Amino acid sequence: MRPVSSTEIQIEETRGEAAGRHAEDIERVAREVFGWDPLRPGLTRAVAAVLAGHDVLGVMPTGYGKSAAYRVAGALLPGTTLVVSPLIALQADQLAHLAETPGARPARLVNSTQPKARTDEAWAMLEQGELGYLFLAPEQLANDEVVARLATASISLLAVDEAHCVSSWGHDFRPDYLRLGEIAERLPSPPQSPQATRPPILALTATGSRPVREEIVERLRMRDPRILIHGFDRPNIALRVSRHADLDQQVAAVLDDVATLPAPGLLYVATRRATEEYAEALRERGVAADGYHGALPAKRRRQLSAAFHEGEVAVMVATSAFGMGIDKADVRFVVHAAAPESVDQYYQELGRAGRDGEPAVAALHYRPEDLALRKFFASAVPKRKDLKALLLALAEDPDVRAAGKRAGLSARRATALTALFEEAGVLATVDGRAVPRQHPIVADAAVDGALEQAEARKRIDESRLAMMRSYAETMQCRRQYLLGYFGDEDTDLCHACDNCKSGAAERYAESRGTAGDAPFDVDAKVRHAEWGDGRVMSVEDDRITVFFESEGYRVLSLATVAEHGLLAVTSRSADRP
DNA sequence: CGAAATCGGTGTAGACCGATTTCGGTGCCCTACT
Repeated sequence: MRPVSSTEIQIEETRGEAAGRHAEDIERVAREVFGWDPLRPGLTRAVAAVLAGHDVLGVMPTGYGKSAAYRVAGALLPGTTLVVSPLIALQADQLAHLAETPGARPARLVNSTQPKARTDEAWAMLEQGELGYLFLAPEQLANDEVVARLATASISLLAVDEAHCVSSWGHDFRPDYLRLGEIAERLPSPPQSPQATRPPILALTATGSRPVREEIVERLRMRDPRILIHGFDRPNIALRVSRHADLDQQVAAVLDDVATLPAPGLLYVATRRATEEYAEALRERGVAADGYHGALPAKRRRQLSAAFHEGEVAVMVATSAFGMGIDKADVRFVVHAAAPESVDQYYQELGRAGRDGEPAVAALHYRPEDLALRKFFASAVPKRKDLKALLLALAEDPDVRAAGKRAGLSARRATALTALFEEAGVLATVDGRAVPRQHPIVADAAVDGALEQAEARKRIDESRLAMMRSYAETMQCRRQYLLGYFGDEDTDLCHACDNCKSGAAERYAESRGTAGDAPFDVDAKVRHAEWGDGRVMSVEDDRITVFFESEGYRVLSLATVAEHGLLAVTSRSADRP
């Protein structure tokens, strides 16, 4: 048994590059241009690896200052750094920071909301080689004209900020995220290393369970990437879960909890309506609360964000729309009025508490019925007739969007469905066009293949939901559970969560013993006769959790596994990512 | 899937109850209309 801690991965993955020949330049630019002294070690390593020409996936929590990685890299590289970021508001913030930094190279945005003259100026500067940074959303890159402009420019680096969006949004909500890997390959050779076929990719995210990391690497088509993982443990956040039998009791408990906890804090709810209802109920109790969700006008959203940052709003009641880009260190609690869709999402949201290192609380109010809404939101399986119509249209015109239009599908839908055919191995996308990978393509079989991919995606979503339920219901130390979910098997009891305080965690640990002689290593690749290939996520005394590529998370009893020989180890190595 | 909203029956006033239907999150882009 060789427990793999995130610290160990970090050292393993970066050996030989940390003190590379660029370290001195990196530290100097960070200090002299941006005033960071010293730059955090994970960031220095990330930039060093990028400068050495590697693709890099940086998994670092909110507040670690991930954006410093591409800012410093962009300052040291000759051409333009392309920054793909999901929200225009975030891009505008980044641009403002760069503009306030006297020694930083010029930065511009390209998007649909700014005046055309601004966009024209950005393109002109790019062509003249005057641009240090260009920010855009992935939807821009889905536009062939944009890619054509970039193809003739001098691009040194493709930075993908909030890279978990590839996995969490790509499949249904914003399918252009799924195209980033293919589009990256259409970018020109970078000026610093003309022998490379495309610029290096620097992907950054705060969500880092192994399946998410693997999906990012695969979808972005990253090549031999360096994986840097930092700062997952948040010992100052006390974790607790309250289980409720009915809705009235749940609502009352949430209100009591939030009204009693020291502000400022965040209350995450599942629906827009609930933001209003909880905010109103809290105001009646004298709490300066307000509601935030994605359907509010942009201006109102900006006002609310600012009011929360400045402390005028003590408690923000929000859907998941409130999150990325929150830069407030003294959030004292993150309370969830209902369970979110996955442990990944939950950890990202609770991580917004206590970034100043002072004590903070992450409380989940849970009722099994909460999961019904999340299940409803899980990926839907597309209609057979839409898949077939798209496939037939693609046979006549390989342009995905044009074919989608002929098949009566929106561009977004066509992109998402094409991705399913790609996953099924039916076709590939090259330069924005679908190219057959099977000869001949048998329509019904191809549609079956795509449907199987969609069903697998749905099973995976539901298994992630099951892991969320398991977190809510576990008797284990909650910190151990969460760090285990992210691949760190080797942690002590936190002595701060509800299960530790009640003694349940200790009893749990005693009854389970340790996995010292477990027959499977964490991270080993295994095969199950029915569920196919998977990877070991965690091993306990009597059970094993495996993430199967087409099933998602499955927890198996080690006794049953041994008795029936259910799992064959196919590779013991903890290879990347 | 579950909660909220709406519908329909009861049985004659207003309201109540069960059955049925509707709705639920995240953001980019682009185009037509004020």
